[in-house]
Amino acid sequence: MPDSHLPEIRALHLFSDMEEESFQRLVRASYVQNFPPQIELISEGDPSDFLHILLTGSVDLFSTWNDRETSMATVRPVSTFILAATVKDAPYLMSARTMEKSRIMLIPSQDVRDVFEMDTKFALSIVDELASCYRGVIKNTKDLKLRTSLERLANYLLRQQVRAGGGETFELETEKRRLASVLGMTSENLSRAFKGLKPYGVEVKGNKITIRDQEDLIGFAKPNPLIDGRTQPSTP
Amino acid sequence: MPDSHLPEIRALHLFSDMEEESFQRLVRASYVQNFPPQIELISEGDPSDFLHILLTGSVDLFSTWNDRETSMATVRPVSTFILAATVKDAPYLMSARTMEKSRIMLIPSQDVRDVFEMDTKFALSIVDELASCYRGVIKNTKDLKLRTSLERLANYLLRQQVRAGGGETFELETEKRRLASVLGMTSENLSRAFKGLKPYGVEVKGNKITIRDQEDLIGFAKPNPLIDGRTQPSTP
DNA sequence: GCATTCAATTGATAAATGTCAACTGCTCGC
DNA sequence: GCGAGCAGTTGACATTTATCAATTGAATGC
Repeated sequence: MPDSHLPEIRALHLFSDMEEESFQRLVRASYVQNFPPQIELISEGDPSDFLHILLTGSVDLFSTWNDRETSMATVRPVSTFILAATVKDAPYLMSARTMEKSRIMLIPSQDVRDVFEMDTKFALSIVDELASCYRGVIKNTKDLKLRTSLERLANYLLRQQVRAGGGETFELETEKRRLASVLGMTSENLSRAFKGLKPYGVEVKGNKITIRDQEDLIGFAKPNPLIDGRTQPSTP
Repeated sequence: MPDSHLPEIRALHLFSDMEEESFQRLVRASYVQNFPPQIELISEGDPSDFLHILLTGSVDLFSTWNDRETSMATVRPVSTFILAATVKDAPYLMSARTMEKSRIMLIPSQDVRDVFEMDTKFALSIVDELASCYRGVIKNTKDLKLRTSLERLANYLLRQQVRAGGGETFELETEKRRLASVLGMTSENLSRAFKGLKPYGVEVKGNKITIRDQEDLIGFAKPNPLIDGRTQPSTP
């Protein structure tokens, strides 16, 4: 199923090195679909039938237990998600829902597994991708276990500032309640945490954040490349 | 460097499928070393020069930030650790120290990377291993974000019971303060958490645990295969 | 056997975080 | 323009967790 996003997909580092023939096989087997907002694409526990590639829109990966829910990550275009479940042929550990209208490419997991057994370069890309993802989750665990929620927020803001170009003022690209969940706290606590960062020069107006004194905030947040370092790969 | 542990290493699923020639190359390049207890083998941030394989003893993987420290995992024989850093040729995200006298095999990371580019079966095993590890960390994140410390302890005990053979009484194979750190809490809190599980039939005597009424504890802990499911691979 | 040492426990207290309810303020549709 | 709906905020309070200090208890060395 051809799609105008093909060059972009081919450029993902997961696919950029593979043989053209293998890539074509994946593309032929796949299909592309549009989803409305708030659709649950995947439920944890389901068999992993497809590797998903988000072409446009955004997707929330979340997990539930005992009537509680937590947001694990946000997927943004163009990137793949649930790669690990696909290669293991194991049930999804996370659920996924569209946050907005989204266009998604679905590649049958069996084809992915078949191809990576034949195409060494593809296998190597998968190794690289999985290793990146693993390291990303380890960093997240360190963030959760070693920092208070105030510290997590401070470091999040500094990372976000960089991603947004480094200007004094930038936008959160996430709803605050989702951000709270990602950071492992409640909305109420996040709201108070923003207040708690005011002494360090953080000003909040809607989803616009201004960091008046970056040095000061860094002094509090103590960012560390082994936790906050940029390794934002596509999420498997 | 030949070693009596070679058959065991060969049997690790990371190495079991690879070509004999590739395996021999790794073995020739590697060396085996004994370490006393409490030796820091690896410091986070260091370049990842070697893939480590724990032959005997035990190793604690931990991380630090801002004078705080947390235990991320315990490695037990025979298994590899810090595979992800090795394949990415990136700095270690965790430190490692021996908990007791340990025998460790070290394979130069460069050789691992060279071999996995040539030996497809080895590459596929690495994919499998990394995917397992990734899923393991995701489960851990869900445990941390969705459960209170009392719930984490309850589920830990149930998992441990299974690993120990399923009997009513079994032993913790971890020092309590390390267990506390692994579960993301303080020693004091762990001590009180054990008390908090008494109403559910948990009895503690030193490092011997007895679960009088498993049904009752399960009712409280609500274990879930997507969090507690057995996927204990060697830790990369 | 006894003193030393250190993990583990306990109590008292403080800090962090969650819960519940009420309220604010904005957006969106009519 | 107005009101419904909803994310976000605030306050009061409860719960969870950490901290600090003191004590217990078990293992170890001499």
